[in-house]
Amino acid sequence: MPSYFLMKSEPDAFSWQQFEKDRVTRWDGVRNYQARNVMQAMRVGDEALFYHSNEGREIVGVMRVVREAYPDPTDETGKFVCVDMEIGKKFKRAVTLAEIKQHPKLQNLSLIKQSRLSVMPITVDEWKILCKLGS
DNA sequence: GCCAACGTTGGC
DNA sequence: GCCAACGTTGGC
Repeated sequence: MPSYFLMKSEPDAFSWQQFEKDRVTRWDGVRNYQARNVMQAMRVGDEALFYHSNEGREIVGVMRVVREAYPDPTDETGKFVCVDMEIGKKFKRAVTLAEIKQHPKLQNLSLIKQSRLSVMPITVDEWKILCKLGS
């Protein structure tokens, strides 16, 4: 049984469009301990939703862990880690933050409760609901 | 170890 | 562009 996650990226820094060209990306630059701990729990084959923060504010597709946590080469302090993600299916329609906020079963998402957290676990139920909304 | 100052994220 | 929330830093 894979675990499920949600990861944010500002489209200005790294967008789904860019991801479609790269196919696999190093998810680096995370500088938050809580997010780091979440990334360290990720296993190859786990799945994650790709969320566009700031511009868009919507979930645009899914992706999969292809390399587990290793030291982030962009972090000179050596404290933080990154993972490698491979692009998966694009949502047929993006699921907006506004819509998530209105959904009664999605009120416990860290996306809402902890708006600054950029990498978070989600439950299998939340995963299913979000994927359905995106189909 | 406390806490004020400061920096960052991200929604609006 | 503003600002609330929250994480980090550094003086004491």
